[in-house]
Amino acid sequence: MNAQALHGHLDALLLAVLERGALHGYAIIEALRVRSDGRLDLPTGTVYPALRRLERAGHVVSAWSTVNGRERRTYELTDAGRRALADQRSGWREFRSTVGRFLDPGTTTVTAG
Amino acid sequence: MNAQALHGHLDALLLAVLERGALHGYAIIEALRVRSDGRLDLPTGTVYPALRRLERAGHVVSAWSTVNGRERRTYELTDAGRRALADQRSGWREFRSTVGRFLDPGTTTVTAG
DNA sequence: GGATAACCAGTAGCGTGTCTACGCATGAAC
DNA sequence: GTTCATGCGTAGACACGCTACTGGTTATCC
Repeated sequence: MNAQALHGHLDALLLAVLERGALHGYAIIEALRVRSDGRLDLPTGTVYPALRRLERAGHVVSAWSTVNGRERRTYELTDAGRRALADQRSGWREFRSTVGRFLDPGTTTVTAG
Repeated sequence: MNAQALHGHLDALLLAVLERGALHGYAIIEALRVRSDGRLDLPTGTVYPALRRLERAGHVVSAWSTVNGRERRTYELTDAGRRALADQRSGWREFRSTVGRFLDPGTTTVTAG
């Protein structure tokens, strides 16, 4: 599965990963891959711009740190980011149930009337 | 909720609506609105091009019919469309469970390690 | 020493898909 | 004759993720 399908849910995923603690971009990509059992393997060209977007929106803040002479930009959730994540979660639930009505069989109606 | 969030799932929704029987474009929009309790109210500029796409892909076929001097283009699922819908359904399930790992609380891990 | 891989950040340009905003037509209601 | 619901359709804008690239450090293998 690629992030194309995610479209509009990527930000929520990023926020959710950062909910457990601050991470740098590369580690975020790793976390998404590991926690999804390899299903989400997002290219840097997808994640880095998305993180910049989130920072512009005030949902995360970033700070540079140098580890073994390597520059790493670590991202952390803001309070606004936490609120945004909560919103995204309820949005996701609504989305999931709405689409599910049509794509998940035997949930509400169906039964071939 | 708008179709922006659907991005990539709209085709599946259209196919799912047509699964119950042939409909014309306007009626498809209605069906989506009714069956989603008003949550999906898609503009014609979204649906008509999507139907054309589906027809180009061979997932639906269309036929003109005249009702009360009004031209209506009725869409119907093809066999390939049914197979595509089945694929979309399993894709949706995978998508749903993958994203759910991050956005649905208490599903797999969590428990604040 | 040189090649290759894993680590780490970032941008430019493209493609896809949905949205906004139109145009055009019929029939019914007022 | 104006307005509304029905019905089809397109053009252009826009957002977002993808591909492909640049650039740098540390470690490993030959």
